[in-house]
Amino acid sequence: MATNTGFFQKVYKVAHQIPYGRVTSYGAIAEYLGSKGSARMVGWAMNSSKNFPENLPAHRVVNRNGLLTGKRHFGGTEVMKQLLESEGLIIEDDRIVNFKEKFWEPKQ
DNA sequence: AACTTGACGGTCA
DNA sequence: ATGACCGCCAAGT
Repeated sequence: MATNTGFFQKVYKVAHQIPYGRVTSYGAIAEYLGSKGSARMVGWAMNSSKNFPENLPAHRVVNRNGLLTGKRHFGGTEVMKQLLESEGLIIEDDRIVNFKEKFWEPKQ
């Protein structure tokens, strides 16, 4: 499967552009792609990230609340948290406290 | 081929 | 402020 359906490739490209120590939301990526409502697809694409290079910083993508909703997909529950904290982010109760500060949008 | 689920988000009640 | 429903598109069953 070439996976050139479009969405996956776009999501992959955007996610890969997320700089170190920064995070974004599924909705932001979806909106950037032009499909605001397809935020779920962004998450789906991440799930399929197994087909993508390991360079895909899926741990830097959280929901619009800054909540680590996809932590359970990282093979553990604290893996994602540890990764983000390691990048200078403050995680409290699975939520990024300084999410607003560290937020990064693909438009940049 | 059809129905259900899924890393979300926004609006309505 | 909290809860429920709908929309979006693709994949799994």
